[in-house]
Amino acid sequence: MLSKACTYGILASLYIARESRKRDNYVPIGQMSEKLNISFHFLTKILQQLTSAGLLASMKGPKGGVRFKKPLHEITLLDIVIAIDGMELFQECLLGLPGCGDEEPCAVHNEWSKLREETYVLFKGKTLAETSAKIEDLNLRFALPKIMTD
Amino acid sequence: MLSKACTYGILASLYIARESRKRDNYVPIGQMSEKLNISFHFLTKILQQLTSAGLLASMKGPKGGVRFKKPLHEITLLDIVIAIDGMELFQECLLGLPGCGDEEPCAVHNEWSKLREETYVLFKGKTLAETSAKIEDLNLRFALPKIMTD
DNA sequence: CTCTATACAGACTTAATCCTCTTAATACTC
DNA sequence: GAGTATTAAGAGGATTAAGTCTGTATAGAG
Ligand code: FES
Ligand code: FES
Repeated sequence: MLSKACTYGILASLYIARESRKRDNYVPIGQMSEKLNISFHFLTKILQQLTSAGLLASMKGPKGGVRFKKPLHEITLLDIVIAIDGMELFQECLLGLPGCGDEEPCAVHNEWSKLREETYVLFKGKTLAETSAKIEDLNLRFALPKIMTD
Repeated sequence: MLSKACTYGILASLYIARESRKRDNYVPIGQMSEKLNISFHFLTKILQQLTSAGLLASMKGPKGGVRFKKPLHEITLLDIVIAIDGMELFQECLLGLPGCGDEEPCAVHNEWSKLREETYVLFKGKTLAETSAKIEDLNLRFALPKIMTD
């Protein structure tokens, strides 16, 4: 469904959102990668995608890190998904046939395009502000488990 | 969403279904791979999965090939998907967190588990008999385009 | 019995994704 | 200005998915 990079990007975004709601600082990637148990270098690359997509602002040096450029209620999970995985997910034929569309549908096009659209709406409806607040209120998890290497 | 092997498996199943409705022969994989423009060897491997899953019966030698063991209205696209890609698709957390379930939900679990279930129902509701008939009636496409190598 | 058409099995290659490492560049602190 | 904490950039390794090839087994046809 989503690439690993994309799920990591979403988890990181939720983390950044949570930190931003506490204090308006740049969030360092090193700290984030420890809390989320995501490889630092990999996470860095993913967040660079969000930066070059214009979603994040980054700052080097001490007290540096990343933060969102727009207010959290104006950014949705869809923005993150599109920045990392692109729009293909919401356009592709379930059976892998080229040129998915109503003109030349496949056997499952009607049903699939509907579900696909609902997935789109699901992501679009999740702002970072709301989602982050919901996580805090209900104490939901959003970090990967620590991997024990013994 | 689905692996390539899985989409090929579905397309091949629809082809076998169509041929079976015409005459009750074994369908040779070579012919199938030409019509669908899928690599013969790759398709062979995929169909072997369906055979060892008990969905297909195969016959070697001239006039050999594969055919479905059960009547077409008793086989659904879900059977194909599960035989090739397994159940993971219908069980995994959208954000990649382990142990998706109502007990320890993530921020999108409610919505996603619903959509996921609908996808399951979509596949489950598509029998080969119906789907194949629909393709014939509406003249829907179900083969990959021929790749020109010039 | 021999020949041919087919599925079966498994090794191998290629390509994509996932992840790591090294070397910059930059901004703050003293 | 020197030192340090951070991101940026890109090379490269590891793992998995996708696809190819070669050979073997088996069933039917003559
Ligand atoms: S053509 Fe297959 S889902 Fe649209
Ligand atoms: S826990 Fe994330 S979708 Fe179920």
